Amino acid sequence: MTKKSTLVLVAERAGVSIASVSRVLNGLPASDGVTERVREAATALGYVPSATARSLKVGKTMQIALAVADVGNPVYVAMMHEVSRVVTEAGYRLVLSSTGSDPSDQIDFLAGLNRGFADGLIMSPLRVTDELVAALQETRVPVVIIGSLPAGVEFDNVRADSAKGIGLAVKHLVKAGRERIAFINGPVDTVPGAARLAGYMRAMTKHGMPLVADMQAAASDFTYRAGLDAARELFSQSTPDAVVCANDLLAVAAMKELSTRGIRVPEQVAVIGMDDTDIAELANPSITSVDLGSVKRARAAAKLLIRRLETPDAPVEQVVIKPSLTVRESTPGAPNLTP
Amino acid sequence: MTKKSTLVLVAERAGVSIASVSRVLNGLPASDGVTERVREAATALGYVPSATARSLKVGKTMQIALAVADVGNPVYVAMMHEVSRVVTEAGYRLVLSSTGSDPSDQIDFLAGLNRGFADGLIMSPLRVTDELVAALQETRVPVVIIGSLPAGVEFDNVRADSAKGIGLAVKHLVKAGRERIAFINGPVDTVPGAARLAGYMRAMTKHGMPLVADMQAAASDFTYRAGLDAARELFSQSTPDAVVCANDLLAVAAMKELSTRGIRVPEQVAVIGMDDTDIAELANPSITSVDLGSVKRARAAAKLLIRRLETPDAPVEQVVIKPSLTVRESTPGAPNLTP
DNA sequence: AACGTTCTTGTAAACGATTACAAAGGGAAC
DNA sequence: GTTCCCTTTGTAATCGTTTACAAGAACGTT
Repeated sequence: MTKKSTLVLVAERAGVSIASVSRVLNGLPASDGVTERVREAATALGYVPSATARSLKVGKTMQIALAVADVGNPVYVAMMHEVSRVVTEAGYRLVLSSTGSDPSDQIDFLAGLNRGFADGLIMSPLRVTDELVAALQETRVPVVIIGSLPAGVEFDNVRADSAKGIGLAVKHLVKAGRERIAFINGPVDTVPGAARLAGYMRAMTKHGMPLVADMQAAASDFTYRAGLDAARELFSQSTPDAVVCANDLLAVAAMKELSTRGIRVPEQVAVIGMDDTDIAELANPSITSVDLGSVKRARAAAKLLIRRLETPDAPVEQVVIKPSLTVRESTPGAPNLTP
Repeated sequence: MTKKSTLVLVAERAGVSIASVSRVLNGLPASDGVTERVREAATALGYVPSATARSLKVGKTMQIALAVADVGNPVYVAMMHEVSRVVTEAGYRLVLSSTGSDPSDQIDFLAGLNRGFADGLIMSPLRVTDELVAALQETRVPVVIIGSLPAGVEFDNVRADSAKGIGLAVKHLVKAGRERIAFINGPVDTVPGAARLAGYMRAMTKHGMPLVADMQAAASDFTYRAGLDAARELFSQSTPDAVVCANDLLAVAAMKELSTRGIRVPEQVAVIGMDDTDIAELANPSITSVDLGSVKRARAAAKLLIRRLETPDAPVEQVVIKPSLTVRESTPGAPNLTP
């Protein structure tokens, strides 16, 4: 390990003042002689400026915090990855907080944010409580929210149109002639859960299909395990010819349950997932999935935050990402590779 | 957004010196009167100490950096999650760097580390070059490496015994009466790739099975896509009755290719993955996988680093995590749920 | 030669905390 | 009442930068 070395050391060795060193190293004008001596001294001493000291003085940490609810879900991983890419490119570091889905954890985290360890925050809350909103308002640094917010709450915000997304899924199934389209949702008290249920109902109604309770199940969580239970419940009470799932993990679970029951996908039951994550492609058969633009959302959120840091009083911006459908093997009318 | 407030403001309001404020807030002894007035003032002003200023003074950032090579691989996600849990509990924040697998990225990152934005680093390099080792030696903060290191390089280190892990897999297959055990590896020029190949060869020899080139394939990457190519190559040149994969993603790819060829798993070909990640369980049939203790490794690495931060000159420690086998549906002799 | 510009450079004051040190206050012991 | 000791509090230095300001140097203009 090399010794630490400070501006003072460099200044002494170069025989100039620390101000000159700072100027040279920051590219401010200086005479050739001084520039050269400082450069030489700096490299000779292996000088690296202290991030902390700089942060204290200039009031920026060059760090951006990302708070995600559920690291087990591949869609968050994909988002995280993209956020990481964008902020790194802009010269920021990424501080990750995998707060549980528990809102109180998230609130604690927000309180910590006020210590100023990051210049801004990107957050994708699963559940939005009043307390969370209040804590967000109290925050000293800019926040960008990924996901929908209660009406009247104004933050830079980027969200998916999951209702329209489900519309795409249902339309695709209707076109393929499916008539009994079921829905496996996640918890309805979450923001995406509520939105996706609403979307399902709207889409079914639009296509003149009945809304029956037997054709709907809600998993207790957006996880594979919970999805298995929900699928078991659904298929034991009704016989759909297609099932839309609020999530790719739930879709994998549905396919597993169908396989256990000896029901063939997509011939007997078509399956559609949401988020279009890696596992939709990994699954066998691969899963047709609604792409809610998670990567685009992540990218937009990161850019929004960086813009806000650069121009603090730009008007609040709300971005909506359009969904699209990635057709794979789990629905008919697709490249079906099964022999 | 609340206004920022500093020690000075609190001190003024409480009618005491900033030293007293600091002491009260840090729980150092103070008279009841002062304590109370400071408390009152602090909450009234919504005072939150500045992380940056504190860091500068005490020389600790309370941040730990984690550099992972490949965020696309679920095993790294699992590790990241566990590291996050441990460091958060110990009061540290996690700074994430998803440096590509490119060593030069990682070296840049190490150079940045010397600015002192984190108190320590956990790194799991896929490839260990001389330059990387050199850069690691130059680092001003403690580093813990997850994965094997060249002989003679001394860092706190935690690694899996993947040779023994492959041994478990082969043994399991031999017991089940399989005689033609193939191997799909990742790139051999990576640390895990090399170790796993060595383990396969050792295990095969130990069980008196021939090592034939036809029964081995190396994917260009530890990814699903690369795995598909490798599996295609393997199964077009030989007819194993079992295949060990260096990775769960590669195992999923192998199963996909087998399914495309109409070969039944596990009846005709048994499949074993490694890392025992979520997708081993999600796959259908679920995949028997060698648990290389990724979560344990992550936990051990985090604890090792925290210990090092607390006792800087403790002796270097090298932890090896024992592998185990999680038997699922992709191998016989397992709870086989297929009807 | 005196003056005004412009360019370089150094001095010193921040940023917001922690903490060594000293001073003051309050008992207890004699 | 004096001495000694312990507790409480304030003063001021410090961490390593950036940067406002001022001083000095260099140079052209008249």
